[in-house]
Amino acid sequence: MRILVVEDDANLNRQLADTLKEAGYVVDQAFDGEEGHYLGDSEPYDAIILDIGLPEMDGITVLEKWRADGKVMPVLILTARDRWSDKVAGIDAGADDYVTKPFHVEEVLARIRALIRRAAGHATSEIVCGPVRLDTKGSKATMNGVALKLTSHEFRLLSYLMHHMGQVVSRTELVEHMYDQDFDRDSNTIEVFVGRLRKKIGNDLIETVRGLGYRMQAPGAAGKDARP
Amino acid sequence: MRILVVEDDANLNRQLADTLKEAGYVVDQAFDGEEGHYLGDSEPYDAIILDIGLPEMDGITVLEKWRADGKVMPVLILTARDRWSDKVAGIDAGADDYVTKPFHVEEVLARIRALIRRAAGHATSEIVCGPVRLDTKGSKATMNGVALKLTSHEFRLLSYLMHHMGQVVSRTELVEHMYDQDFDRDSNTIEVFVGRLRKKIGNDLIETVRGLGYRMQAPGAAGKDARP
DNA sequence: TCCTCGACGACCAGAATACGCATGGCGGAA
DNA sequence: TTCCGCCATGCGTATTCTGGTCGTCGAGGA
Repeated sequence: MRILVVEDDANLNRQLADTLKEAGYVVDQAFDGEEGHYLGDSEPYDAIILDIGLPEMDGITVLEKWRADGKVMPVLILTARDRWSDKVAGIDAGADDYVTKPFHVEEVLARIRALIRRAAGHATSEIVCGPVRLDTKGSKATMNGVALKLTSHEFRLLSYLMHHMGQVVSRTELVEHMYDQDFDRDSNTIEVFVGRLRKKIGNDLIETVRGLGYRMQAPGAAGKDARP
Repeated sequence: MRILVVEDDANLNRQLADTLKEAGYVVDQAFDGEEGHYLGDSEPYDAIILDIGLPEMDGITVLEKWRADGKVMPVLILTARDRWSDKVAGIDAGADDYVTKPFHVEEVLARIRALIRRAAGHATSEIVCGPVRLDTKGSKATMNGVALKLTSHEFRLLSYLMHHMGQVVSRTELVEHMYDQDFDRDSNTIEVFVGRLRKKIGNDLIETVRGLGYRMQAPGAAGKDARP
């Protein structure tokens, strides 16, 4: 999961980025509206944290531009506590959520988790796929109740696949969400990680769709109709 | 749009309900956790406003029960400002949003609007043609409920045909959409793939219009000829 | 009305290719 | 040092393309 933090306060920005990285996210940072807008426009983020008061370009403007361009990624805005009109403006501009400053970092984390899982269509913080259970809250995964020992990349891969369960996820999509900018696309890293992950959770859960990518699904879930 | 308000403070409950009704929503009210849970479980609401501090059954518990039952409607929780841990717990329990008391009613309204609009975006993208069902998001196709095993070209072909259901699609059109650039037009690959696809989904669905191309249509929908 | 001819599409099967996977080695970070 | 992540290579196989042949449709003439 790849996240962009747009915040001009260098300290706060770093603090957020560190916390997010610690929680297993890939984080890009921007320190003014211009830069933030450019990055958000050109890179595929799973969520964006956006401060309202920014130099160069106001946060609301940045957000409006994204939405006008058809970008739909979840955006969490940061506002000052006493400016509740900002919140309404932000929400009407297309923000998915907000947090008022000063805030607890855990709260931002919880909201980011919620936004991401909501964007994927999941209601709760646990995603289950057959015997595998992903705890987005604790960044842990278990299989049949026992904890899986995964490296950070393996976990990111599993996490992205489970957040997009049932969908075919292309190799490039995976690369873009597991790494920050510029990564050599001409390598078979993803295949290697898929191989290792399969070795740990079994071959049945991750199906490879030749020419398209990978799809995660519970083995018995064939023919599951969207509307029973 | 139908909304449930679960709030034990009778005044606040009425105030919320009135505002919502004024905004054009249909509103049900509950005054304790038990009642709220029952209503939310049995009636199809488009959104729910849920207080955390409730008699009979705690708001978090109510929410967890709904989510455990597979209910996915958007839920907005109300928390006291100083109980930030409640927010985190609520979000992780599956809340889609929260508002801290005391709040401005406009804000609640804006958030409800946002939740409903967001929930509407989760509609599954499915195209149905007779017994065949195409899940564009999951790159999957089923026939009478069982998954079709298609190669990527076959899937692309089926996808294009189903996206233009009822229309005659020319061979060149198909070539242009299934391949990147300059492809040798003097080959019969399309016919081969149509043949293969027919072998998998039956001959009735893809009709060949001699000299023009192919048309996909549900078998029962006959008689709708473009050319008498 | 029926027959014949030309054109178009369906089908088949072998060949070439692209694709995905496993393995082992290397360098860097913990 | 040990683990982790990255890269290069080679292999096996599914998938796709090619070329050919056969069947079918439609139109025009007898």
